Amino acid sequence: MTAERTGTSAPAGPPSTRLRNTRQAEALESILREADGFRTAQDLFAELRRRGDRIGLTTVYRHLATLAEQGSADVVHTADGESQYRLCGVPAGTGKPAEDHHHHLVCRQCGRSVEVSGPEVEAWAERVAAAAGYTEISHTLEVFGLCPEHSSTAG
Amino acid sequence: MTAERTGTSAPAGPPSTRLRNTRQAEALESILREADGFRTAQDLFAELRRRGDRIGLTTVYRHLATLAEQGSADVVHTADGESQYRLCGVPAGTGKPAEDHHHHLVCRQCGRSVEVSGPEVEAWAERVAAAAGYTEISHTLEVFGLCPEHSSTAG
DNA sequence: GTAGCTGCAAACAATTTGCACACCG
DNA sequence: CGGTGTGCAAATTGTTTGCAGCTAC
Repeated sequence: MTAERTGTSAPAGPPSTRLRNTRQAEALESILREADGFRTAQDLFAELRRRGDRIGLTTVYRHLATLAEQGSADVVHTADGESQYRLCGVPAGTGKPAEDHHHHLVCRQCGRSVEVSGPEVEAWAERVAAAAGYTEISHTLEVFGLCPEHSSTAG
Repeated sequence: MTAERTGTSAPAGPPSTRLRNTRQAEALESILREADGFRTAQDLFAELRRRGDRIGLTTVYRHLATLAEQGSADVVHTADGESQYRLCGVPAGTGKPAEDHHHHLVCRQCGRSVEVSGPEVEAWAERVAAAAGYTEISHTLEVFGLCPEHSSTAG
């Protein structure tokens, strides 16, 4: 599974995403923090370049993959098949990062997202799976909608 | 670059799978019926060819898109980003196709799937969305696991 | 000084599209 | 005979990989 917890007590240090602390890696994490919601790798890359950061698309993809692999970032796939990333763990690391399985409510317009946890959904998935005799259940749930600011209240 | 969608002139016709009854269309539907679970377009295409049917990849994609568009087929996206298709509605069309929103429990091994409906999940999605002030909610839920035949009960 | 990090460009795979022709009706 | 479904191959697009140089440590 993905519940890898090596450190007992999280030090107040920076996230060891990679062995070396490079400017590119920091720039990427920085922009990921600024982003309110999910962004595509291409989008992140473009914005990084716009900010004047010298970084390559390859590096963006590589860091994104690393972040996702270690659970520091969430990945959702749009209907287009594009991968959208977003920092997931708690940056300040005061307590515990998102160790729990949760999902996201993503705005179709701005990509702004809200983390939501649905224990009942998990339970439901387990139940229907068990009813069908399926084991080793995993699920992907993505909720899309329009955030308050982009909701067209006036018809 | 940007996703420019120019094809907006879609003739609003009746829910016909295809205008003409061609051998290729029948072959595709036939193999879709045989398939117990979700299959990728490439896979479907390969099997069609294996059976001796003369059909092009393009045609497979086109029919799959049509079927999905009219709701006769379901589409799920694997983590790889590949699109998997499966006949969803009632083939003979005697009653009514799956007009209701439902999800699938797909086997990781054989792709065999079971249709499941989770009214509570729908309700949950609506609720958390409303709580966050989101509107026009839509969601994608895919449950993966191992079917009874592929479950490794004996460790 | 080394080794991991970076980045350009080519490789890659899935999917779409243009265009000419065959086939359905 | 007409229109459109078909199919090949090229174009597109998002992502990965090879390799040579740079940089952090």
